[in-house]
Order: sequence, then structure tokens, then C-alpha cells
Amino acid sequence: MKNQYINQITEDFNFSHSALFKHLTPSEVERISLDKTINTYKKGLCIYRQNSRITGCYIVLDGILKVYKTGIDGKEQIIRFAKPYDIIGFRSVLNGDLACTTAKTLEDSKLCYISQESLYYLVKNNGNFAFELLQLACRELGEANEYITDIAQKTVRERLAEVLVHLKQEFGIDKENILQILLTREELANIVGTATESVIRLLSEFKNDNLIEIEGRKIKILNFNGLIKVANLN
Amino acid sequence: MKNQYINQITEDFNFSHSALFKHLTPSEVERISLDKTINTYKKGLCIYRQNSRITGCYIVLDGILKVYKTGIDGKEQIIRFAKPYDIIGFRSVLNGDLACTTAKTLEDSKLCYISQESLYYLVKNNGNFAFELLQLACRELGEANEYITDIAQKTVRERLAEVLVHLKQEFGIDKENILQILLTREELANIVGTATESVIRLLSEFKNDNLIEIEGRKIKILNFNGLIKVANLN
DNA sequence: CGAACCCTTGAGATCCTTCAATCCATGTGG
DNA sequence: CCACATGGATTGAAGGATCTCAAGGGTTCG
Repeated sequence: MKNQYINQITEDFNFSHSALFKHLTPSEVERISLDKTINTYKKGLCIYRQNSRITGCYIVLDGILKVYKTGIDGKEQIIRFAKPYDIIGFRSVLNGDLACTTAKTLEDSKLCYISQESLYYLVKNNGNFAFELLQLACRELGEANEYITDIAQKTVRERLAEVLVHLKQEFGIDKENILQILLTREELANIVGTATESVIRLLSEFKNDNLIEIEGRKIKILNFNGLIKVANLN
Repeated sequence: MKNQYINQITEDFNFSHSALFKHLTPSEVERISLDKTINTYKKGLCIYRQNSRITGCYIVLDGILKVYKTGIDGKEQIIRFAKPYDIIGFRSVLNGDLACTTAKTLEDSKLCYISQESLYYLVKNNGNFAFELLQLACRELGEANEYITDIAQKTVRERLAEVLVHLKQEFGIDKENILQILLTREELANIVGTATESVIRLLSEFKNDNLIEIEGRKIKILNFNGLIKVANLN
């Protein structure tokens, strides 16, 4: 019976592939398997909402989510994406704060819910888990600091090129060099922190410079090093 | 003998006032007291530099530091400040990365150095300490996300007002309503993410609007709620 | 008394946003 | 199958916020 639950999650989620969860003992795996919930979500659904109380966090088993803050007059600022093996919502759970972001699926997705109690249990009882989570938080913090500096100092053009570089690094490209994440122009603008129209104009400049090709939301990377140069990355 | 070391730190630093360190057992206090180093630093000194290897972290006992990243053509972006009871450098220590920021004293300061080994020891052996540190990282992460949204969406005017609000909340004001942190116009610009000249012009607008008074680097807050309104904070 | 720093102000340039109009694809209900 | 609504993409034009450059003034300090 218990094994059945465990199989249900390990089928979708190979713990040993996760830096965070590979330290779990069999009994810990069993424990979280007992109170976890695996659900699938259609594209475009909110998993949790900014300013709502959040009772647990989620591991992404399949799909891609955007995590964003809603700022002045409803404009979204995308803070990060989450893909398989990523964990979302742990920040608010650990702090006991209301969610400071909204998480929404960009594709049909499968998530594993882990309750606040389970997360606390792991953090308190498994030093390695706590350490990995701490490292994760620190890594995200480092990235956030980088982001702040970029937004504060770089031009929109540089930032858009940098975003394309990061998206390639995070989601990869297929054999035709097409970015493996599909975003609307508005979503791109909400990462870069600019207006939709600016993204459109710059993308078409990048196209004229033979850095990329565009077909709807598909972006083909033609000259990665060129993008890096435009982005002013080192 | 050992007690002498312990006194040396507890004299400057009341552990029970620190959310992070109040969980330490006497033997843990003793342990870190044995390998810690307390030093005073003149104003304007670098404690550690971006891209350098960092062998431990620092607790601020006295003084104020700025923590910043150096971006395009040497322009500083101030990420945060540190004041007594704050801890700096733990992010890079825990991740084993090179420092991603530079920390510099804004006043004569006294810091307590804690080695990587001691920090690791505490994280691994004291679940409460690890938990507090995790919470701290999560809190900073939440603030960083907030910051990203602000820089991306707000005008320079709004951001400058917001910075003044935050500085008041973090460092307070004296009986004459003067901000208890002195910054150059350039440093203010490096928090806001703008040009020095813009800060100067906006500060004098705020003065004309009777929100503040300026005398050199002293900023007197005349109308705090007005600043909050300009900052578009709620 | 310079030198070094910081602060201030003006003017022009420019990047970017905003607003408005159009186009296109998709989906839905009659 | 058509008419229409919806959401996204695109383009142009105008305006504005902010930056850059340049010059000058004040203060501190050796």
C-alpha cells in the first residue's frame, strides 16, 4: 500500500536527479509520499496567487510555470520560471508570509504538492536537506542580485538579448535551434521590464542583424555569441 | 581563558538580540568564539571584493556597510546595507562561489569574522540555526524580488522616494527627523539605479514640495506620508 | 594653495513609452 | 459556414523621462 504511493511519485520524479531530494532517507521519502498530492494543471492556471496564504510548496514534475509579481496597475514582472525538478513556493512557506508572487502554468503541467509540515519536518530533521535548500535560496539570491544590477544599469536592448541567452541556457534549443520555451511578446516584456512594443521592435532588429529568426512565438537562435555580445555579457 | 574570548564577543554583541545566533548553545558559542576574529575598520575600507575568494562571513558589531555589485563600466549598484546584528558574506560562503558583491564600510566599523568551517558547523549541527539562516535568505530573496519589480516598473522619482522611505525604516531618524545614514548623491543614485544628476534634481524637487530638507548629506524627513505617496507604496 | 571630491545647473540628445490604428489567427455562437 | 469577439502582433507618430556632457562652485585636507 505504502509502496504504491511511493511509486506514484518516483514514477514521475527521480529523486536522485534532484540535488535537493537526493539526500532523503527511504523513511523520509515514505513520509512525504504519504501526504503529498500530485495533480495535473491545464495551461494558464494559477497554482497560487500573490498575497494569498500558501500551505505548502510544489515540485514541478512536468511542464513550465512562470512566477511573477503584480506591480503598478497590474503589470506583471516575471521573476523566474520553474521547470521539472524545480521547487516553487518554499520561500513563503518557510517565512510564513503571504505569497509574494503568483505562479501560473505556461503549459499543461504536473506538480507535486508538499505540505508545510512535511517541508518543515525535512528541514528540521535532515541537515543535508536543509543545507541544500539553503544553498538553493542563496543561489536564487545571487541571481536576483545579478538581475537587479542588470535592470538598473543595462539598456532594454541589452537586457532583451540577455534574456534570450538565459532562456537558451535554461530551456535549451531543439535541433533547429528553436528555443524550447514559447512566450508571448508581452511575457518577454515582463521579464525584461519594458513595454510590449519595445520587445517587438527590438526582436525585429535582432532579426535584421541575423541574430535570430522569428516565426510566431518560436525564436530560432542564429548567432548565440552575437547575442552575448549585444547583451554585454563579459 | 576560554571565557575571556567569549566575553570579548559578548561584550560587543548580545547574542540573544540576534534572531540568528540566539539559538546557539553555550558550547557552540564557545566554539565560534575560539576561531572568530574581531576587527575594527576605518571608513571606506573594503571587507571583501567581488570575484574574490571569501573564507568566512562577518557579523556587524558596529557601523554601517554598503554591499554592492560593480556593473557596466564600473558603475556600482548597491544591493543592500548592513548594520549591527546583520551578517554579510554568508551567501558566497555557503555556495562556495566567489563573492558576487563588494562590501565596504560607510563608517568606522567593528566586525566579527566567522570562518567557513564554523558557519558550516553551525548549519549542519544546529537545526534551529540552519532554519533561521534559511529564513534570513528567504527574506532577502523576497526583498530582492520586490526590488526587481520596483526597478523594472517604477519611475526614478518613485524609486528615490521609496529609497528614502526604506532608509528611514532601516536606519531611523534622530529627534530632528534627520536620517541616520549619510550617503553621497552618487551612492543614492547607485541604490536607485540612476544618474547622480537625476538624484540631485529630484531631491531638490522633493525639497520644493516640502517633503524633505537637505543640508549637505543630511536629509531631514518633513513629510513621511508624502514620500510614501510619491513612492506609490500601497 | 592646490588637489581631490562632491554638488549643482543647463542644454541637448536619445532611448523608451504611450497612444492609436491595423492586421491576423483563433474560436464561438447563431 | 458566416459574423463577430478576442487576444496577440505590428507599425507609426508624438511626447516625455532620463542620461550624458560640460562647466562651475564649494569644501576638505595635506
